Amino acid sequence: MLDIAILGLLMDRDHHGYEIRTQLRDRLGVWANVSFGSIYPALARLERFGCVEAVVAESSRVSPLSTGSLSGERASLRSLRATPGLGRRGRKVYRITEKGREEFVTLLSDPATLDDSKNFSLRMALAKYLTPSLRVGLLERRRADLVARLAEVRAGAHNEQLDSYARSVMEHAAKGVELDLAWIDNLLSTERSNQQTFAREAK
Amino acid sequence: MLDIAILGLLMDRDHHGYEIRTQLRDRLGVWANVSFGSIYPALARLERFGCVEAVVAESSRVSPLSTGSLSGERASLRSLRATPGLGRRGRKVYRITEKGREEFVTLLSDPATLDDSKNFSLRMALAKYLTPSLRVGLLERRRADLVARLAEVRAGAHNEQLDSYARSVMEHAAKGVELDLAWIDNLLSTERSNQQTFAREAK
DNA sequence: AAATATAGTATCAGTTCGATATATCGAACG
DNA sequence: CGTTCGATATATCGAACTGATACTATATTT
Repeated sequence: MLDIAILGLLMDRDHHGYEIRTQLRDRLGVWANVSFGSIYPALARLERFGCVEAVVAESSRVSPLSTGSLSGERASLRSLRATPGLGRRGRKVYRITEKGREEFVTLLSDPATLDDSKNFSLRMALAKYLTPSLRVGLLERRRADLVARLAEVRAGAHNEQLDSYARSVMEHAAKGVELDLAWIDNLLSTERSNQQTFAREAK
Repeated sequence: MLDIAILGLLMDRDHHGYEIRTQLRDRLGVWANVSFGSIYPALARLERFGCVEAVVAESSRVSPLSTGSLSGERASLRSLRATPGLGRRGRKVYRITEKGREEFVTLLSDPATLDDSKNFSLRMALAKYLTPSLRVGLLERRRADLVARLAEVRAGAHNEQLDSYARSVMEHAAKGVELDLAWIDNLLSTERSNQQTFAREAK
Protein backbone atom coordinates (compact mmCIF):
# COMPACT_ATOMS: atom_id res chain seq x y z
CA MET A 1 0.00 0.00 0.00
CA LEU A 2 2.79 2.40 0.89
CA ASP A 3 4.45 1.38 -2.36
CA ILE A 4 1.59 2.83 -4.40
CA ALA A 5 1.63 6.01 -2.34
CA ILE A 6 5.37 6.51 -2.72
CA LEU A 7 5.37 5.74 -6.43
CA GLY A 8 2.43 8.09 -6.84
CA LEU A 9 4.35 10.93 -5.25
CA LEU A 10 7.44 10.17 -7.31
CA MET A 11 5.40 10.30 -10.52
CA ASP A 12 5.28 14.06 -10.01
CA ARG A 13 8.85 14.71 -8.98
CA ASP A 14 11.78 13.32 -7.00
CA HIS A 15 11.51 13.09 -3.25
CA HIS A 16 13.55 12.04 -0.24
CA GLY A 17 12.25 9.97 2.64
CA TYR A 18 11.43 12.70 5.10
CA GLU A 19 9.65 14.69 2.44
CA ILE A 20 7.56 11.70 1.45
CA ARG A 21 6.16 11.66 4.96
CA THR A 22 5.07 15.27 4.88
CA GLN A 23 3.67 14.94 1.36
CA LEU A 24 1.72 11.89 2.41
CA ARG A 25 0.22 13.97 5.18
CA ASP A 26 -0.45 17.13 3.16
CA ARG A 27 -1.29 15.91 -0.30
CA LEU A 28 -2.78 12.45 -0.03
CA GLY A 29 -4.89 12.98 3.09
CA VAL A 30 -4.77 9.32 3.93
CA TRP A 31 -2.32 9.09 6.78
CA ALA A 32 -1.88 11.64 9.53
CA ASN A 33 1.70 10.49 9.96
CA VAL A 34 3.36 7.48 8.45
CA SER A 35 6.13 5.91 10.45
CA PHE A 36 9.69 6.15 9.14
CA GLY A 37 9.87 2.53 10.01
CA SER A 38 7.51 2.05 7.07
CA ILE A 39 8.96 4.58 4.66
CA TYR A 40 12.62 3.67 4.63
CA PRO A 41 12.07 -0.08 4.28
CA ALA A 42 9.53 0.65 1.55
CA LEU A 43 12.06 2.78 -0.35
CA ALA A 44 14.69 0.07 0.05
CA ARG A 45 12.19 -2.50 -1.22
CA LEU A 46 11.26 -0.39 -4.24
CA GLU A 47 14.91 0.18 -5.01
CA ARG A 48 15.59 -3.55 -4.78
CA PHE A 49 12.83 -4.18 -7.31
CA GLY A 50 14.21 -1.50 -9.60
CA CYS A 51 11.14 0.72 -9.30
CA VAL A 52 13.07 3.66 -7.91
CA GLU A 53 16.71 4.73 -7.92
CA ALA A 54 18.61 6.91 -5.51
CA VAL A 55 20.28 9.96 -6.95
CA VAL A 56 23.38 11.38 -5.31
CA ALA A 57 22.93 12.51 -1.73
CA GLU A 58 23.82 16.17 -1.37
CA SER A 59 25.31 17.72 1.72
CA SER A 60 24.39 21.33 2.42
CA ARG A 61 28.05 22.07 3.16
CA VAL A 62 29.12 21.11 -0.32
CA SER A 63 29.11 24.03 -2.70
CA PRO A 64 26.54 23.46 -5.44
CA LEU A 65 29.16 23.92 -8.14
CA SER A 66 31.64 21.49 -6.66
CA THR A 67 29.67 18.48 -7.80
CA GLY A 68 30.89 17.07 -11.05
CA SER A 69 29.48 16.93 -14.52
CA LEU A 70 27.66 13.60 -14.56
CA SER A 71 24.16 13.96 -15.92
CA GLY A 72 22.69 12.13 -12.95
CA GLU A 73 24.24 14.60 -10.58
CA ARG A 74 23.05 17.53 -12.57
CA ALA A 75 19.54 16.20 -12.52
CA SER A 76 19.76 15.62 -8.80
CA LEU A 77 20.91 19.17 -8.37
CA ARG A 78 17.93 20.43 -10.29
CA SER A 79 15.56 18.50 -8.08
CA LEU A 80 17.24 19.87 -5.00
CA ARG A 81 16.88 23.42 -6.24
CA ALA A 82 13.22 22.77 -6.89
CA THR A 83 12.82 21.79 -3.26
CA PRO A 84 11.89 24.79 -1.13
CA GLY A 85 14.12 25.08 1.91
CA LEU A 86 17.23 23.36 0.66
CA GLY A 87 19.03 20.46 2.26
CA ARG A 88 20.24 20.91 5.75
CA ARG A 89 21.86 17.55 5.79
CA GLY A 90 22.76 14.79 3.37
CA ARG A 91 19.57 13.47 1.85
CA LYS A 92 18.86 10.48 -0.24
CA VAL A 93 16.72 11.64 -3.12
CA TYR A 94 14.78 8.97 -4.99
CA ARG A 95 13.57 9.00 -8.57
CA ILE A 96 11.03 6.71 -10.16
CA THR A 97 12.28 4.51 -13.00
CA GLU A 98 10.49 3.46 -16.16
CA LYS A 99 9.80 0.10 -14.54
CA GLY A 100 8.45 1.93 -11.53
CA ARG A 101 6.01 3.88 -13.67
CA GLU A 102 4.71 0.69 -15.21
CA GLU A 103 4.47 -1.01 -11.84
CA PHE A 104 2.65 1.98 -10.43
CA VAL A 105 -0.09 1.87 -13.06
CA THR A 106 -0.40 -1.88 -12.61
CA LEU A 107 -0.75 -1.62 -8.85
CA LEU A 108 -3.16 1.27 -9.06
CA SER A 109 -5.39 -0.50 -11.58
CA ASP A 110 -5.37 -3.83 -9.75
CA PRO A 111 -8.92 -4.47 -8.53
CA ALA A 112 -7.74 -6.76 -5.70
CA THR A 113 -7.94 -5.73 -2.03
CA LEU A 114 -9.35 -2.23 -1.95
CA ASP A 115 -11.80 -2.86 0.86
CA ASP A 116 -10.52 -0.53 3.53
CA SER A 117 -10.97 3.19 3.70
CA LYS A 118 -7.31 4.20 3.57
CA ASN A 119 -6.61 2.05 0.57
CA PHE A 120 -9.50 3.52 -1.34
CA SER A 121 -8.70 7.12 -0.44
CA LEU A 122 -5.16 6.59 -1.61
CA ARG A 123 -6.28 5.23 -4.97
CA MET A 124 -8.76 8.06 -5.36
CA ALA A 125 -6.13 10.67 -4.58
CA LEU A 126 -4.09 9.19 -7.44
CA ALA A 127 -7.08 8.68 -9.72
CA LYS A 128 -5.80 11.11 -12.33
CA TYR A 129 -3.48 8.32 -13.42
CA LEU A 130 -6.41 5.98 -14.09
CA THR A 131 -8.56 5.74 -17.20
CA PRO A 132 -12.19 6.88 -16.77
CA SER A 133 -13.54 3.34 -16.94
CA LEU A 134 -11.08 2.09 -14.31
CA ARG A 135 -12.10 5.00 -12.11
CA VAL A 136 -15.76 4.12 -12.41
CA GLY A 137 -14.99 0.47 -11.69
CA LEU A 138 -13.06 1.44 -8.58
CA LEU A 139 -15.89 3.66 -7.39
CA GLU A 140 -18.53 1.02 -7.99
CA ARG A 141 -16.62 -1.65 -6.12
CA ARG A 142 -16.10 0.72 -3.23
CA ARG A 143 -19.77 1.58 -3.26
CA ALA A 144 -20.76 -2.07 -2.95
CA ASP A 145 -18.37 -2.53 -0.02
CA LEU A 146 -19.80 0.50 1.74
CA VAL A 147 -23.39 -0.62 1.27
CA ALA A 148 -22.52 -3.96 2.87
CA ARG A 149 -20.66 -2.29 5.69
CA LEU A 150 -23.52 0.12 6.29
CA ALA A 151 -25.91 -2.80 6.79
CA GLU A 152 -23.49 -4.25 9.34
CA VAL A 153 -23.06 -1.14 11.43
CA ARG A 154 -26.75 -0.25 11.23
CA ALA A 155 -27.61 -3.71 12.52
CA GLY A 156 -25.04 -3.20 15.28
CA ALA A 157 -26.47 0.20 16.19
CA HIS A 158 -29.92 -1.36 16.68
CA ASN A 159 -28.55 -4.08 18.91
CA GLU A 160 -30.45 -3.77 22.19
CA GLN A 161 -27.70 -5.32 24.26
CA LEU A 162 -25.24 -2.51 23.62
CA ASP A 163 -24.65 0.10 26.28
CA SER A 164 -25.03 3.74 25.31
CA TYR A 165 -21.31 4.24 24.57
CA ALA A 166 -20.98 1.22 22.34
CA ARG A 167 -24.17 2.15 20.55
CA SER A 168 -22.96 5.68 20.07
CA VAL A 169 -19.82 4.29 18.44
CA MET A 170 -21.89 2.14 16.11
CA GLU A 171 -24.18 5.04 15.23
CA HIS A 172 -21.20 7.24 14.54
CA ALA A 173 -19.65 4.50 12.43
CA ALA A 174 -22.88 4.39 10.44
CA LYS A 175 -22.76 8.13 9.88
CA GLY A 176 -19.18 7.82 8.71
CA VAL A 177 -20.14 5.18 6.19
CA GLU A 178 -23.08 7.30 5.03
CA LEU A 179 -20.73 10.22 4.50
CA ASP A 180 -18.39 8.01 2.51
CA LEU A 181 -21.29 6.76 0.46
CA ALA A 182 -22.51 10.25 -0.34
CA TRP A 183 -18.99 11.13 -1.43
CA ILE A 184 -18.77 8.10 -3.72
CA ASP A 185 -22.12 8.88 -5.29
CA ASN A 186 -21.03 12.42 -5.89
CA LEU A 187 -17.80 11.27 -7.53
CA LEU A 188 -19.69 8.73 -9.61
CA SER A 189 -22.11 11.30 -10.96
CA THR A 190 -19.21 13.60 -11.78
CA GLU A 191 -17.50 10.78 -13.66
CA ARG A 192 -20.65 10.02 -15.60
CA SER A 193 -21.37 13.59 -16.55
CA ASN A 194 -17.77 13.90 -17.73
CA GLN A 195 -18.21 10.82 -19.87
CA GLN A 196 -21.39 12.28 -21.35
CA THR A 197 -19.62 15.52 -22.07
CA PHE A 198 -16.93 13.56 -23.85
CA ALA A 199 -19.50 11.54 -25.80
CA ARG A 200 -21.30 14.73 -26.85
CA GLU A 201 -18.05 16.31 -27.97
CA ALA A 202 -17.12 13.23 -29.96
CA LYS A 203 -20.44 13.25 -31.76
CA MET B 1 -4.86 -2.56 20.71
CA LEU B 2 -6.45 -5.92 20.00
CA ASP B 3 -5.64 -6.87 23.57
CA ILE B 4 -7.95 -4.17 24.91
CA ALA B 5 -10.68 -5.18 22.51
CA ILE B 6 -10.48 -8.85 23.43
CA LEU B 7 -10.33 -8.19 27.16
CA GLY B 8 -13.25 -5.81 26.79
CA LEU B 9 -15.36 -8.48 25.16
CA LEU B 10 -14.35 -11.04 27.79
CA MET B 11 -15.40 -8.67 30.57
CA ASP B 12 -18.97 -9.43 29.57
CA ARG B 13 -18.73 -13.17 29.05
CA ASP B 14 -16.51 -15.97 27.78
CA HIS B 15 -15.72 -16.15 24.09
CA HIS B 16 -13.82 -18.30 21.65
CA GLY B 17 -11.61 -16.98 18.88
CA TYR B 18 -14.01 -17.09 15.99
CA GLU B 19 -16.72 -15.45 18.03
CA ILE B 20 -14.39 -12.65 19.04
CA ARG B 21 -14.06 -11.76 15.40
CA THR B 22 -17.80 -11.50 14.82
CA GLN B 23 -18.32 -9.60 18.07
CA LEU B 24 -15.58 -7.19 17.13
CA ARG B 25 -17.42 -6.58 13.89
CA ASP B 26 -20.94 -6.34 15.34
CA ARG B 27 -20.49 -4.80 18.76
CA LEU B 28 -17.41 -2.62 18.69
CA GLY B 29 -17.84 -1.13 15.22
CA VAL B 30 -14.14 -0.55 14.88
CA TRP B 31 -12.99 -3.26 12.53
CA ALA B 32 -14.90 -4.61 9.56
CA ASN B 33 -13.04 -7.90 9.90
CA VAL B 34 -10.05 -8.62 12.05
CA SER B 35 -7.63 -11.20 10.77
CA PHE B 36 -7.35 -14.52 12.59
CA GLY B 37 -3.66 -13.99 12.23
CA SER B 38 -4.16 -11.24 14.81
CA ILE B 39 -6.72 -12.88 17.07
CA TYR B 40 -5.12 -16.22 17.80
CA PRO B 41 -1.66 -14.82 18.54
CA ALA B 42 -3.32 -12.18 20.73
CA LEU B 43 -5.17 -14.82 22.71
CA ALA B 44 -1.97 -16.83 23.11
CA ARG B 45 -0.18 -13.68 24.25
CA LEU B 46 -2.89 -12.85 26.78
CA GLU B 47 -2.85 -16.40 28.06
CA ARG B 48 0.94 -16.27 28.42
CA PHE B 49 0.60 -13.12 30.53
CA GLY B 50 -2.10 -14.73 32.65
CA CYS B 51 -4.79 -12.28 31.55
CA VAL B 52 -7.05 -14.98 30.14
CA GLU B 53 -7.35 -18.74 30.61
CA ALA B 54 -8.73 -21.38 28.29
CA VAL B 55 -11.61 -23.42 29.61
CA VAL B 56 -12.19 -26.95 28.39
CA ALA B 57 -12.68 -27.27 24.65
CA GLU B 58 -16.06 -28.83 23.93
CA SER B 59 -16.84 -31.07 21.00
CA SER B 60 -20.36 -30.98 19.63
CA ARG B 61 -20.39 -34.79 19.52
CA VAL B 62 -19.95 -35.05 23.25
CA SER B 63 -23.24 -35.21 25.10
CA PRO B 64 -23.69 -32.13 27.30
CA LEU B 65 -24.20 -34.32 30.38
CA SER B 66 -21.12 -36.45 29.81
CA THR B 67 -18.77 -33.71 30.96
CA GLY B 68 -17.76 -34.11 34.57
CA SER B 69 -18.52 -32.24 37.73
CA LEU B 70 -15.61 -29.83 37.97
CA SER B 71 -16.78 -26.30 38.57
CA GLY B 72 -14.73 -24.94 35.69
CA GLU B 73 -16.35 -27.30 33.26
CA ARG B 74 -19.79 -26.49 34.51
CA ALA B 75 -19.17 -22.81 34.00
CA SER B 76 -17.79 -23.49 30.54
CA LEU B 77 -20.92 -25.45 29.76
CA ARG B 78 -23.05 -22.55 30.84
CA SER B 79 -21.24 -20.20 28.51
CA LEU B 80 -21.63 -22.65 25.66
CA ARG B 81 -25.35 -22.94 26.25
CA ALA B 82 -25.60 -19.17 26.23
CA THR B 83 -24.03 -19.18 22.78
CA PRO B 84 -26.67 -19.32 20.08
CA GLY B 85 -25.93 -22.00 17.49
CA LEU B 86 -23.85 -24.41 19.50
CA GLY B 87 -20.41 -25.71 18.62
CA ARG B 88 -20.01 -27.56 15.40
CA ARG B 89 -16.45 -28.29 16.14
CA GLY B 90 -14.16 -28.25 19.14
CA ARG B 91 -13.73 -24.70 20.34
CA LYS B 92 -11.31 -23.13 22.70
CA VAL B 93 -13.29 -20.91 25.03
CA TYR B 94 -11.38 -18.20 26.87
CA ARG B 95 -12.22 -16.56 30.16
CA ILE B 96 -10.76 -13.38 31.60
CA THR B 97 -8.83 -13.71 34.87
CA GLU B 98 -8.66 -11.32 37.79
CA LYS B 99 -5.29 -10.14 36.54
CA GLY B 100 -6.84 -9.66 33.14
CA ARG B 101 -9.55 -7.42 34.59
CA GLU B 102 -6.95 -5.26 36.27
CA GLU B 103 -4.82 -5.12 33.15
CA PHE B 104 -7.87 -4.19 31.09
CA VAL B 105 -8.70 -1.17 33.22
CA THR B 106 -5.06 -0.11 33.23
CA LEU B 107 -4.79 -0.33 29.46
CA LEU B 108 -8.12 1.39 28.90
CA SER B 109 -7.24 4.27 31.23
CA ASP B 110 -3.73 4.74 29.86
CA PRO B 111 -3.64 8.16 28.20
CA ALA B 112 -0.76 7.16 25.89
CA THR B 113 -1.22 6.61 22.15
CA LEU B 114 -4.85 7.27 21.37
CA ASP B 115 -4.27 9.37 18.30
CA ASP B 116 -5.84 7.24 15.60
CA SER B 117 -9.49 6.87 14.88
CA LYS B 118 -9.76 3.13 15.49
CA ASN B 119 -8.01 3.31 18.80
CA PHE B 120 -10.30 6.03 20.03
CA SER B 121 -13.49 4.35 18.83
CA LEU B 122 -12.45 1.20 20.61
CA ARG B 123 -11.89 3.01 23.89
CA MET B 124 -15.18 4.84 23.52
CA ALA B 125 -17.05 1.61 22.83
CA LEU B 126 -15.68 0.33 26.13
CA ALA B 127 -16.14 3.63 27.96
CA LYS B 128 -18.66 2.22 30.41
CA TYR B 129 -15.67 0.69 32.20
CA LEU B 130 -14.10 4.14 32.69
CA THR B 131 -14.80 6.67 35.41
CA PRO B 132 -16.55 9.87 34.28
CA SER B 133 -13.42 11.98 34.69
CA LEU B 134 -11.30 9.55 32.67
CA ARG B 135 -13.97 9.59 29.99
CA VAL B 136 -13.90 13.37 29.81
CA GLY B 137 -10.12 13.34 29.71
CA LEU B 138 -10.16 10.87 26.84
CA LEU B 139 -12.67 12.98 24.94
CA GLU B 140 -10.76 16.19 25.44
CA ARG B 141 -7.50 14.68 24.26
CA ARG B 142 -9.22 13.30 21.22
CA ARG B 143 -10.79 16.67 20.54
CA ALA B 144 -7.42 18.39 20.55
CA ASP B 145 -6.01 15.81 18.12
CA LEU B 146 -8.95 16.30 15.78
CA VAL B 147 -8.66 20.08 15.80
CA ALA B 148 -5.01 19.76 14.82
CA ARG B 149 -5.81 17.23 12.13
CA LEU B 150 -8.60 19.39 10.78
CA ALA B 151 -6.18 22.26 10.27
CA GLU B 152 -3.88 19.93 8.34
CA VAL B 153 -6.49 18.56 5.98
CA ARG B 154 -8.10 21.96 5.45
CA ALA B 155 -4.72 23.37 4.50
CA GLY B 156 -4.27 20.42 2.15
CA ALA B 157 -7.69 20.95 0.59
CA HIS B 158 -6.80 24.55 -0.26
CA ASN B 159 -3.55 23.52 -1.88
CA GLU B 160 -3.69 24.87 -5.40
CA GLN B 161 -1.31 22.31 -6.80
CA LEU B 162 -3.61 19.38 -6.19
CA ASP B 163 -5.64 17.90 -9.01
CA SER B 164 -9.39 17.60 -8.56
CA TYR B 165 -9.24 14.00 -7.32
CA ALA B 166 -6.61 14.61 -4.68
CA ARG B 167 -8.41 17.74 -3.57
CA SER B 168 -11.68 15.86 -3.34
CA VAL B 169 -9.97 13.32 -1.07
CA MET B 170 -8.67 16.10 1.15
CA GLU B 171 -12.07 17.80 1.28
CA HIS B 172 -13.71 14.53 2.15
CA ALA B 173 -11.09 13.89 4.82
CA ALA B 174 -11.94 17.30 6.28
CA LYS B 175 -15.62 16.42 6.36
CA GLY B 176 -14.80 13.18 8.11
CA VAL B 177 -12.83 15.02 10.77
CA GLU B 178 -15.67 17.53 11.17
CA LEU B 179 -18.10 14.68 11.69
CA ASP B 180 -15.80 13.16 14.29
CA LEU B 181 -15.50 16.52 15.99
CA ALA B 182 -19.26 17.00 16.14
CA TRP B 183 -19.56 13.54 17.66
CA ILE B 184 -16.96 14.29 20.30
CA ASP B 185 -18.63 17.57 21.22
CA ASN B 186 -21.93 15.79 21.53
CA LEU B 187 -20.43 13.14 23.78
CA LEU B 188 -18.70 15.79 25.85
CA SER B 189 -21.88 17.74 26.46
CA THR B 190 -23.65 14.53 27.42
CA GLU B 191 -20.89 13.72 29.90
CA ARG B 192 -21.12 17.18 31.38
CA SER B 193 -24.87 17.21 31.74
CA ASN B 194 -24.64 13.80 33.40
CA GLN B 195 -22.10 15.17 35.83
CA GLN B 196 -24.38 18.10 36.58
CA THR B 197 -27.30 15.75 37.16
CA PHE B 198 -25.14 13.78 39.54
CA ALA B 199 -24.03 16.94 41.35
CA ARG B 200 -27.64 18.08 41.69
CA GLU B 201 -28.68 14.72 43.08
CA ALA B 202 -25.83 14.71 45.55
CA LYS B 203 -26.82 18.14 46.83
C1' DA C 1 25.56 29.72 25.71
C1' DA C 2 22.17 26.49 26.17
C1' DA C 3 17.91 24.57 25.32
C1' DT C 4 14.53 23.55 21.93
C1' DA C 5 12.57 22.84 17.44
C1' DT C 6 13.00 21.16 12.88
C1' DA C 7 15.07 18.41 9.32
C1' DG C 8 17.00 14.15 8.21
C1' DT C 9 18.34 8.83 7.97
C1' DA C 10 18.02 4.53 10.10
C1' DT C 11 16.82 0.21 12.80
C1' DC C 12 14.37 -2.87 16.16
C1' DA C 13 10.86 -5.46 18.48
C1' DG C 14 6.34 -6.27 18.52
C1' DT C 15 1.72 -6.17 16.25
C1' DT C 16 -1.32 -6.79 12.51
C1' DC C 17 -2.70 -8.36 7.95
C1' DG C 18 -3.71 -11.43 4.04
C1' DA C 19 -3.22 -15.82 2.44
C1' DT C 20 -3.42 -20.43 3.22
C1' DA C 21 -4.24 -25.08 5.35
C1' DT C 22 -7.20 -28.01 7.79
C1' DA C 23 -11.53 -29.84 9.63
C1' DT C 24 -16.67 -30.29 10.86
C1' DC C 25 -21.36 -29.66 9.96
C1' DG C 26 -25.98 -28.33 7.66
C1' DA C 27 -28.25 -27.47 3.56
C1' DA C 28 -28.93 -27.42 -1.21
C1' DC C 29 -28.56 -29.80 -5.60
C1' DG C 30 -28.53 -33.09 -9.24
C1' DC D 1 -27.68 -40.83 -2.34
C1' DG D 2 -23.32 -38.59 -2.72
C1' DT D 3 -21.31 -34.18 -3.39
C1' DT D 4 -20.43 -29.61 -3.45
C1' DC D 5 -21.09 -25.26 -0.94
C1' DG D 6 -21.10 -22.06 2.79
C1' DA D 7 -20.72 -21.16 7.57
C1' DT D 8 -18.23 -22.37 11.67
C1' DA D 9 -13.79 -23.12 13.80
C1' DT D 10 -8.47 -23.22 14.85
C1' DA D 11 -3.94 -22.33 13.41
C1' DT D 12 0.39 -20.60 11.15
C1' DC D 13 3.47 -18.00 7.90
C1' DG D 14 5.71 -14.17 5.66
C1' DA D 15 5.42 -9.61 4.81
C1' DA D 16 4.01 -5.01 6.14
C1' DC D 17 3.36 -1.44 9.42
C1' DT D 18 3.84 0.98 13.94
C1' DG D 19 5.96 3.24 17.85
C1' DA D 20 10.10 3.83 20.05
C1' DT D 21 14.58 4.88 19.93
C1' DA D 22 19.17 6.43 18.30
C1' DC D 23 21.93 9.41 15.92
C1' DT D 24 23.37 13.85 13.44
C1' DA D 25 23.02 18.65 11.86
C1' DT D 26 21.10 23.28 11.53
C1' DA D 27 17.85 27.18 13.06
C1' DT D 28 15.46 29.56 16.44
C1' DT D 29 14.37 30.89 20.75
C1' DT D 30 15.54 31.87 25.62
